[in-house]
Amino acid sequence: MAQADNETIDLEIIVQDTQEGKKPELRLWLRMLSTTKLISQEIRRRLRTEFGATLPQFDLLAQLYREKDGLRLGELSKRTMVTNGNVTGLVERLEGDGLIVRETPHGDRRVTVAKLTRKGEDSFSAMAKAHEGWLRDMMADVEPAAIKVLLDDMSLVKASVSNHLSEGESA
Amino acid sequence: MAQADNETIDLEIIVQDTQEGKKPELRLWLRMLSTTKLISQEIRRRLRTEFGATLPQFDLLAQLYREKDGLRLGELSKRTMVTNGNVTGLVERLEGDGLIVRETPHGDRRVTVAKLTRKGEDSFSAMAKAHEGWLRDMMADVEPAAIKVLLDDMSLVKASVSNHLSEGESA
DNA sequence: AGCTAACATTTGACAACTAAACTATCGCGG
DNA sequence: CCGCGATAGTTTAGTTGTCAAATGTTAGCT
Repeated sequence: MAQADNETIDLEIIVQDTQEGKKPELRLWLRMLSTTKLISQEIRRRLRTEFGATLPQFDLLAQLYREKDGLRLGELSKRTMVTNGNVTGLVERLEGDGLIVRETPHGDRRVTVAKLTRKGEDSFSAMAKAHEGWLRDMMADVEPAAIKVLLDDMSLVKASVSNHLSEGESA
Repeated sequence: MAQADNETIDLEIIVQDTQEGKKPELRLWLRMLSTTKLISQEIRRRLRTEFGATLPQFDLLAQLYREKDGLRLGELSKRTMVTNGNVTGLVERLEGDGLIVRETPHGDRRVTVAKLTRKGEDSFSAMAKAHEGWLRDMMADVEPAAIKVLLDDMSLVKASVSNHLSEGESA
């Protein structure tokens, strides 16, 4: 089939990853990136069509779901790895949808705490259940042993990267 | 001084990944996602401060660098996993910066081919060199053996995901 | 030729995202 | 108390990203 299809991103080659003589670190990065993009796009598409939600919204809700007392926006920013400014907009939209509420504690008027509403909890738990299933399906062909290895090795990568971020970090 | 800058994303906990009783597939996904975000942010920051470029621009240039004859926008879209509409804007900006040029072949006026300019080649090769070094640095603590394993297992994941995308895929 | 289906890219409306500037508070030392 | 420097969030400007619909173009059919 010489189909040119469009959508559906052709599975064959998708994205570079040109083996060539590149350094292993670079190849690993390209592979991680394309794999992650592929999964993200699929999850995004399903969240959108099945729940009318976006991935970052889902991520944010997930954090609040586990902290029934709510979280300050700064904390949400760190946990979701999203910048402060972005959290503001994200929270605004979710509040508009009635999934969360914002409130300022009495002690310190600088802070804003976001917390799930009843509706938010219900919505999220439905999404979470589906989400977990999608992941299992997508990784169905990967053996449990390989997943375990990946889990550990990925931690090594994350730790190494964390230790070599540009200046600053602090000690 | 006063840095604070940014902070730096605290290395300790960074992002969820709450081990808890979650399914391995889900944990792996969360870990891949946070690790990828971490690396992307670092590369983005460096590309910006050292070269005034963005990551998607770098990706796009990388594709053109290997195809001296240029690529059609649709092909670029597939390879970079970026939507068509987005490629249009990306190409416009890069053309504005003088790194690439757009031209329409005589045979078929529906298509637009983007190709690197001399300046684009020079810029990209400098960035690519630095980029490779950043990756090596970031992954410095990961043993070559682990990288090799990751490379292979990641392929398995990618293949599995590709085979289980929602409807449609080909046949 | 005239029609229509398939293609390639652009446009438009939004959400997400970053970095940097700005606003409002809090808290501590003088 | 007052002021000054941290903190917490919001705003602003601009890029990236998605999808869906619109524009042009080409090619096949009759």
